[in-house]
Amino acid sequence: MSFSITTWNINSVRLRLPIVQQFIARARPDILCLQEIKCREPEFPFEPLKEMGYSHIILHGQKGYHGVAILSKVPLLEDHRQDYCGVGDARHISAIFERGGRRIRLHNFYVPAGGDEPDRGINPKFGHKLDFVEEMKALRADLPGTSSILVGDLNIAPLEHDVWSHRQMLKIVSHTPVETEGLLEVMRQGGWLDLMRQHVPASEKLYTWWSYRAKDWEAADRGRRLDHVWSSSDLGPLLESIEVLKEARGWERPSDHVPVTATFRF
DNA sequence: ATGGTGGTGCAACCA
Repeated sequence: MSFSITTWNINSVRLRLPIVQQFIARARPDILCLQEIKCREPEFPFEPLKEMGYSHIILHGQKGYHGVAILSKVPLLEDHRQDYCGVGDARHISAIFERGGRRIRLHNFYVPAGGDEPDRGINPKFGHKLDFVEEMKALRADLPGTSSILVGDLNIAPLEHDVWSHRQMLKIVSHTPVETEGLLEVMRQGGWLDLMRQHVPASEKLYTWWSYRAKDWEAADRGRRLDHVWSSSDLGPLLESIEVLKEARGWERPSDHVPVTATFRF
């Protein structure tokens, strides 16, 4: 049996409900994790998504900004919303699902983008991002009796070929050394596997986001890998495939991020 | 070096 989990920064779930439905009709993931839903719980379009088979929906919403949701075909247990940095932002939600005799905690993150200036002395948003990443270092992938999967828009492209030009991006927020080293340290300390890079070698370019500001995003192809799928070490051998649906960037009224789907053998 | 586009929700902020 296969089991698939998609992560997608949707940049307003209400505005983009039609392409969420288009994606679901095509990919039919067992679990869909969304970021930047940009609404509170009362405004979330529960009914049309439940009708597509996602009877279990949990979310951490916020008016106008941020917001994360997990839509699932299987029950979600022991849900939790962590307030990173204690600022009241809706940037994390997690829950446990059970599959093939395993208990798996699924974390869905929306890490702060961090503003334009990569200097916490003059840009508090960059400081907030670094503090957020620091706090993520406490996350352990391997817990007694529970496996883990972490997905989301982490707003950092950690490896050289996660950006179109490593050299030209070194002072650009999302690829500065303090961020990329911080994120790699979150992975190392927590015992997390980078499943996208388990599937696609680190020597190949791999992007999940293309700016809205490019004249022709596809021709320029100046992408970044900002969206990630991580797991505890026990799930690594069970990964069947990773699909980055690049064509979704060209859909009607697209998000600037595309869906990333991990399929497991369990 | 600069400005480019798109979201929320009606001005300014965020990405």
